[in-house]
Amino acid sequence: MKGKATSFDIAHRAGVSQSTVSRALSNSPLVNQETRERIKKIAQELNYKVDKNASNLRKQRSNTVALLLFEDPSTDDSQINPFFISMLGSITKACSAANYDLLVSFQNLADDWHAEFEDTHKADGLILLGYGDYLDYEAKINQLQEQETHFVRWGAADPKYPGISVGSNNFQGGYMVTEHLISQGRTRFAFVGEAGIHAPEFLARFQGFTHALSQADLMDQFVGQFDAIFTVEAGLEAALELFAEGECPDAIVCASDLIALGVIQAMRQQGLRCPEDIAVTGFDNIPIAGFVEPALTTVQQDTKAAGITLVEHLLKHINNENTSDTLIPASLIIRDSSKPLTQD
Amino acid sequence: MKGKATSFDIAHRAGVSQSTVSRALSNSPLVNQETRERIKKIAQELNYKVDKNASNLRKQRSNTVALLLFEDPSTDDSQINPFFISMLGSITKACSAANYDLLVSFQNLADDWHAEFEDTHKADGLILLGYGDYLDYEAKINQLQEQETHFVRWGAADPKYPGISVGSNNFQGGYMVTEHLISQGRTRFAFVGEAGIHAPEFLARFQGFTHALSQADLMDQFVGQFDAIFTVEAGLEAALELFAEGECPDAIVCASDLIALGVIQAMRQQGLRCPEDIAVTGFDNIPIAGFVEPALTTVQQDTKAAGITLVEHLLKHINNENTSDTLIPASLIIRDSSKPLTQD
DNA sequence: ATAGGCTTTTTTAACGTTACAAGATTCAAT
DNA sequence: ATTGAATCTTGTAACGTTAAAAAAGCCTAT
Repeated sequence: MKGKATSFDIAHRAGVSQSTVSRALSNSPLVNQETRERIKKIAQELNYKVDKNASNLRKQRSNTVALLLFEDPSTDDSQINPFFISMLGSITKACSAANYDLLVSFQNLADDWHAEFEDTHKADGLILLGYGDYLDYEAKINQLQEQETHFVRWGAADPKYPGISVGSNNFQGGYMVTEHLISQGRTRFAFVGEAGIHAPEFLARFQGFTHALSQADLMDQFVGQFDAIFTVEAGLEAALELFAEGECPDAIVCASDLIALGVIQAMRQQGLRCPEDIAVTGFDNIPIAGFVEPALTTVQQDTKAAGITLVEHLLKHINNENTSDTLIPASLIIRDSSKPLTQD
Repeated sequence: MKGKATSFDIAHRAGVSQSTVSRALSNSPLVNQETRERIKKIAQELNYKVDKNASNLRKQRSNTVALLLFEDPSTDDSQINPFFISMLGSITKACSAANYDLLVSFQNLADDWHAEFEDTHKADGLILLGYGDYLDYEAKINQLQEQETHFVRWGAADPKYPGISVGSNNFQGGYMVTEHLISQGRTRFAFVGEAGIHAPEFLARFQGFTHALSQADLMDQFVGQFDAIFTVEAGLEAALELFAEGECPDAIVCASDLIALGVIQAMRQQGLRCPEDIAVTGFDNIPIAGFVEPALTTVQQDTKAAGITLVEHLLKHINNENTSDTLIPASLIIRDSSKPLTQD
């Protein structure tokens, strides 16, 4: 047997027509049980596999989903946001559970990804996974919608963008961790993390934070919000700035774990202890969070549910079923960095 | 215009045959410059994209590479080895630079991945990216080879497995970091990390380590090698075991950064300072390595070169050009955890 | 026996491309 | 004018599958 076996080869050996083979292998009820088994046996012997290109071409379906990762262009390969990775893992698994293949592509602004995948029939739909805002991509997202491309977007629902979105409930996460700190006796809060239009996730966390503060009547002791993007360096610098301003909080809520690590680093430089002097919390529960000193209290996004939901919604969309925007609840991981305030 | 435009639609509008359209768009020299331009213009107007399924079927080429990630089944999504992520990023980029798409799949033993991709013509070749040994997959790798599937394997060359391999020079990395510690005045070494058949990368690092020690005539002061898989917990436990044995080293070379973080954690529990009492080094340069206390001296694998090389070799293999196994040099990142021994 | 209704199979026609052989056209050289 | 080459274009045949229509068997009820 040279080359790969085709359905004709099987048909020939089984003494039936090629289309019977096709139907037998796709478990159509229109084929006799006995012949189906005979055909399947021969198919296995010949190590036959359906040619996806031919099949997809005929069916006009690829059973493939394309995952488009929008990364911050400034970061290098080793700096990919750990949260993305986790999402990548769960999306992969959700796809394979649904019997879909996954095409992965890191995108940047320049590419014409908005057409590349579904238009060429390489994929039946797209998952857009980006961090921060999608402002730069607004035009292209609109174009996707116009072209009737099937896609879901990771992030909070936003009237600015068309299409379905799935995201973590960052507001609730921010609220929850702040409430926890309040219950531990903290009263003078600061927030570190950019909280503007370019970082909608961080903004929602910040809004949850302030909501908890005002509910507890602690807004008058609010020290302030300090910008920081999602890196350790940024957290460190923002914290130094905070300390330079003089007014010292007893709790710092950070918009991400990496920022929190930077803040703790800065505290160490200033001779401040965590959690004795200042409690610090993160967001994301990155792998390292439990092993730093002190172990970091943080908010965990449910990436497993997120991946499953993204895929589920996309497939529904592909099949023209109705779906709606979804927010996935986050959960609190309590560790040492938020220990109760000691009395001195 | 309903549905997607086909090359026939363009041919019709341009008043030429469909095959001329195909050739015009693929920049064949057999088509007149003026008609080519006319055709291209119409194609753009109609937002035409070549149907990949039809194209691939005809060409018997998919211009797609499948990346198979073999993960440790015990780890959950958020625990994916950071090194893999980095590789994933660089492989994605290398693929897109070569104009190939990338299918990603997390595999485990049960799946019949060995046939799924190339046999179905979804991909032209496979990249096998696993950690540790491939023992469990030996039968399937052999089958790949028999089926004449195109693949490259990440890892050290190993006569046990057929096919091309690309890997980091772990021996050189282990040697280099140990030599550095020796030059800093350290003499009593320990190694933490499993160094057996199931962890060939770690084993090579360990062999580089012992090579450096014996070259410097320090083997008689070698404290010992302590098993640990690639997690923080494992590092912590191994270090506690080490300290329990009594004989205290002044330098601990770890097989990975996560292990090193565990070791430092254990030292802290024992009241030992790093680097004052014991220098500690890692391996991988994970994102956090520069920001822990103390900043970790480590060995960086060149993931960018690795991704490019993997893809390059695979594509050569696909095109029946010759390639050979390749080892990629690693580089030393010197930080605080390996500071010179202070005299007290 | 035979028409009608099952079940099963075959025939035929796409799906949208690319490759190859063959047919036009042009244009310079005889 | 006619040939020959060079340039450009077209028609046709795959690639391997699935889906629908058509046909063939076979059984049962008249």
